[in-house]
Amino acid sequence: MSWPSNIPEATVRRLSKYLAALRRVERDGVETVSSVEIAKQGNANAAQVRKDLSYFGDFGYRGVGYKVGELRAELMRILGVDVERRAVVIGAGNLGAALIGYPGFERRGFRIVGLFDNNQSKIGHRVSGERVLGMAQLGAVVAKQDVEIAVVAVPAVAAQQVVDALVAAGVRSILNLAPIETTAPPPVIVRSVDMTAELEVLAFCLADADKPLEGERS
Amino acid sequence: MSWPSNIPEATVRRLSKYLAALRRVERDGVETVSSVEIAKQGNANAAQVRKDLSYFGDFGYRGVGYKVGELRAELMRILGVDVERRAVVIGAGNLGAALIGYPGFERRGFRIVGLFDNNQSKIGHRVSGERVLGMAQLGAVVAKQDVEIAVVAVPAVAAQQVVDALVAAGVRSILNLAPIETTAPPPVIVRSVDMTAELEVLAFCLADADKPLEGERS
DNA sequence: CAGTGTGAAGCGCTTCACAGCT
DNA sequence: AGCTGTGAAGCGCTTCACACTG
Repeated sequence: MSWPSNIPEATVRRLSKYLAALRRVERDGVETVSSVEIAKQGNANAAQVRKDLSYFGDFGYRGVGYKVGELRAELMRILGVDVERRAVVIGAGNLGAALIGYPGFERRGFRIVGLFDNNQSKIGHRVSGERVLGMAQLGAVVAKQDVEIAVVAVPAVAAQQVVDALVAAGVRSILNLAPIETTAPPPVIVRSVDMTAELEVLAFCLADADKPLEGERS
Repeated sequence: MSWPSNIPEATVRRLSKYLAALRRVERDGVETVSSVEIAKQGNANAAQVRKDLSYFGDFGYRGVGYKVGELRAELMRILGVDVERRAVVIGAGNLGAALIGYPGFERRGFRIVGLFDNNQSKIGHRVSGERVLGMAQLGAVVAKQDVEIAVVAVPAVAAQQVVDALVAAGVRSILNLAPIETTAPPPVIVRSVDMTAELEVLAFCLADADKPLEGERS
């Protein structure tokens, strides 16, 4: 019910991986897994799987392993995806449309209950089947539908003001997909995924491999 | 030209942040910045900015700071975005369309030279203005256009086989957006961005806040 | 035995604090 | 005086190794 509050973020991210792996093997009818097998699926280390799980309780059976369905249920509870979480998407551009059209969110317990944009030419129209609402209606939707999560899919220049609006509307956690750092006052949580940054990390690895060979380039 | 090969990944990701910050202040006409100011933009620590940069050389002027244009150019060189990198996108669904339509990639030196899909009803048609090619043409395009990077935007079940095809085609680094772990043999690099996992981390934080209050829920 | 749970050791990133330039 | 560059200390995550259990 409550666990040491110092859970490493890396651990939580791995729990999500373990959960995905468990859903897969459960679909295949497997009933028991060892930490070694879980580790293989997420290319991690078996000792780490056990240590990660041990933060939250003793879920395994010594000499046997873990019961798939049981551990999956525990992980869902720990990750907080055992209850449906309502989410809104801000930004009805290409990325927003992609998010709305992606079935994986609903499948994992995230129900998208609103798509917002501040572009008058989009408001009222449908994008990926979802009616676009104006930002003026954000507060009402968040309150009425008990929205906890928002996904920000707007251009960098608008990102911070959208985050501010979300905080004002009462959203408690935000996933920012704009390529700029945004901040929100506690207890609101903001996590950012910056795909351009990821590409730059890839480019760094390429450059690292190039440089020793320096001198060509047609 | 060459640097200690043990650069922490976290450092590289921050370099990308610093570069973004430098581009912003350069646009505003600022010519000199201190490590403290760079740190503020990426909510990091000034000592860390200096340590990160010091892996690659001495770019600062003691008592003064860093010259914005100069440091931006150095970071572009270090990150390998001083030369144009050709990329392909696999998957012409909503997400692929969003990637093709996103101007931020070109702006940062990533040129998308091909959009691929294996769905016959899509091949030959245009998505976000780009003609969709069949997977059979992947090898030819990669070779002819010297493609180094691929972005995988296909469903989870297809992700690993797409990665395999990319490796066979000669792509050197892959950004996987499918919500499943994929692997490729060295020296090919795969990085994954899993938005459903990020949402689950957010949900964990929400659950963490909920649990102490347990007992309600209408 | 096979496989979990876990204290302790190992290791790498972060932060500090200050010497060294300009 | 101001700010960089950096050894050294601090700290937290990862890995090891083994006691323990069914």
